[in-house]
Amino acid sequence: MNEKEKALIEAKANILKALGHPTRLWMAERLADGEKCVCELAENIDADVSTISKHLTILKQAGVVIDEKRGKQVYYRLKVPCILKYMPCIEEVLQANLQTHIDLMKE
Amino acid sequence: MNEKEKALIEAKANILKALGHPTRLWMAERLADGEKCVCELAENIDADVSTISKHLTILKQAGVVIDEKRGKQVYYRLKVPCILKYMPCIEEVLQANLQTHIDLMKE
DNA sequence: TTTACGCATGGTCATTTAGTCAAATAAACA
DNA sequence: TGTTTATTTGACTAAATGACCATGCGTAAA
Repeated sequence: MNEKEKALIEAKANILKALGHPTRLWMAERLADGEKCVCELAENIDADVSTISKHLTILKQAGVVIDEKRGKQVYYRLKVPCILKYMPCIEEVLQANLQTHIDLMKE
Repeated sequence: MNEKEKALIEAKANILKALGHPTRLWMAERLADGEKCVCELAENIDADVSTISKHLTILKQAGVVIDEKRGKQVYYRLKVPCILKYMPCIEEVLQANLQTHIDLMKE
């Protein structure tokens, strides 16, 4: 693996890592139907606003979302919408994992 | 967010998290063209075999890969192949990030 | 021009992660 | 049987992560 390949794989892994946290994944999914301000995203999460804000910063740095300040509020939206197209496959993995458990029980 | 939704989002995030490490993502991509033993996967990675083995355990626990022992060797393969179908979108994010940098330079 | 609001940032702490080395296990071979 | 090979596991350490609280900062309303 040369330097270029290494840099590419690190960049890709970083995006997946950004989505690999329940709070961040949940917020990304929330943004599927349009932009939301931090206060809206914070409504359904049991965590300090500062925590939410830091998670949003991570998503932003990974390039998953972009932000825009309007008045007192900051609005976030998905930068590349296809980011959520993956979820059916993720759910397929969950299904497969479940099946494995069932198979193990049968033995 | 109720308990059920919470559990689901955690399970999904866990899969993304498993792929969110350069070494693990690289190995998963390697497995796209068929199963490989640990020694084959270790060939191109500059890390202790025990480290590789631990990363494979994480991928296995997330349900991304399955393993099978044959003789002295343990072979790993992708459990749900669609897991790599996401990469074009991830690369699209990288492109978009790059474009953002270029735009910033222009200002 | 105070006051209140919405959000980001810095400090701190507990937990998790990723790595290494040494040792254990299990299969194949001499 | 004893040895080598392939892989996993345990002990340990350094670094990263995620959470909270307190504080700062810009904007809008009073």
